[in-house]
Amino acid sequence: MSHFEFELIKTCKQSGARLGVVHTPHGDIPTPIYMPVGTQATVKAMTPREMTEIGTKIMLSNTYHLHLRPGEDLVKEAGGLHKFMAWDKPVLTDSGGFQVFSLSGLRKITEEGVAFRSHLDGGKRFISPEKSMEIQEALGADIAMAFDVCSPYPCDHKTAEEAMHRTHRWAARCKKYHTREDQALFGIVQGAFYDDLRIESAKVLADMDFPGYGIGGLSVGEPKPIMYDMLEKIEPYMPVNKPRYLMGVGTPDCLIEGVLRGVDMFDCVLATRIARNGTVFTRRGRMVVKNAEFARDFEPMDEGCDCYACQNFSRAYIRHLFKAQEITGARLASIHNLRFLLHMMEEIREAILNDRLLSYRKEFYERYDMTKNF
RNA sequence: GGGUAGGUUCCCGAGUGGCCAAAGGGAGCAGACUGUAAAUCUGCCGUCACAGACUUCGAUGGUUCGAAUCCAUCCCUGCCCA
Repeated sequence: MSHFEFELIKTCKQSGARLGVVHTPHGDIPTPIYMPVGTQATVKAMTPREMTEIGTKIMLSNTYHLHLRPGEDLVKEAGGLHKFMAWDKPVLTDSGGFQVFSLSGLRKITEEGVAFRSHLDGGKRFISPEKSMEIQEALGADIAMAFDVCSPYPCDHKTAEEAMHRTHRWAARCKKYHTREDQALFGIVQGAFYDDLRIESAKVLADMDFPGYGIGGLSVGEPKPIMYDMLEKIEPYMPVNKPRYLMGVGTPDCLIEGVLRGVDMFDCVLATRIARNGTVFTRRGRMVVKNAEFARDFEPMDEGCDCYACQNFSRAYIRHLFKAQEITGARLASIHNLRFLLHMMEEIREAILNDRLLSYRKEFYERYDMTKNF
């Protein structure tokens, strides 16, 4: 099994964006990349076969959720996460740090770790940096994430600073406790929306020499320009030879803007979530395909898309499936939305290779209706 | 033909004198969704010049300050008996 390694292949002469490859024990990942999210060891509504078919290179899963159910012991007994979910390509597990944020009503943070109430049965749980490492090593993903503290938006400077410092201390504990050689551990930059904190966080973590870095605490409700600004602020302090993973981002425009600001990896639940709720990405902007206006529209969802859904089915048909609550509607929309982002990243890599990412961005915005965005 | 139960806003279905434009559900329409407590959640859902007004609860007429609710007649359904 090959070791984890990031290889920077080139930077776009027009934009400075990075093109690279992440080598992992389960295969190579071209970057920039979009990673579909399979929180509970499955991308909702999708099979691994379909994931491969649409061009997925790496999938996410989640420490907190798999810890609660079915439990990392069971996954380990099954032969590890890859085998359990029948996905032999790379996997990244999030640490549970985001659940500390999103399940804020059910937990209490101390220096030692986070006391949770399980959202499933209300039972008491405790996850520390060490525990997160233990769980993630048992799950056996190719990339594990440090257990961090994600602060909300807005957030006062003092609170953000405390969360950041705790994230740093926890990152050190994660690194110290993490042993699995065939699993890369990424640190996570925090610092909310303060230049000084973000820069400090980037520096501190860079000094800790992780094999890769998450950029956390963004896209938590702040305006996009603020997020872009944070990315620009930290970019000079991020190690050049390490992959940078902007956590939780995923609208079409954010992917482009992120890549232009030096991001190599993205993940986002948006694609699959809105798909299940009847909305799809298109080159012209968001389309709520379940809406009445598409009842007699027999065109594919997105003209020019090469996905199975667009190649075979009309908007009218997919709308019908949604109205009839047929599960295939959610599946086809999921296939499309994931393929849309994966395809877009393929185009972005191609554009970088050809030193024309700025041109690509211009072309994107020319046909993309920003009033139909996210 | 006799008896009996009923006819409520798109559908089902509450409501039996004022707090009723009328519960609840469904359907319909729209919105939200960015490291997934989400096949979820929220809003609208008689009409309009809409903090108000107007028209509705099978039809018509009546009682009453006031009716979807009471009375009379008629029309129409379901069930039972002939």
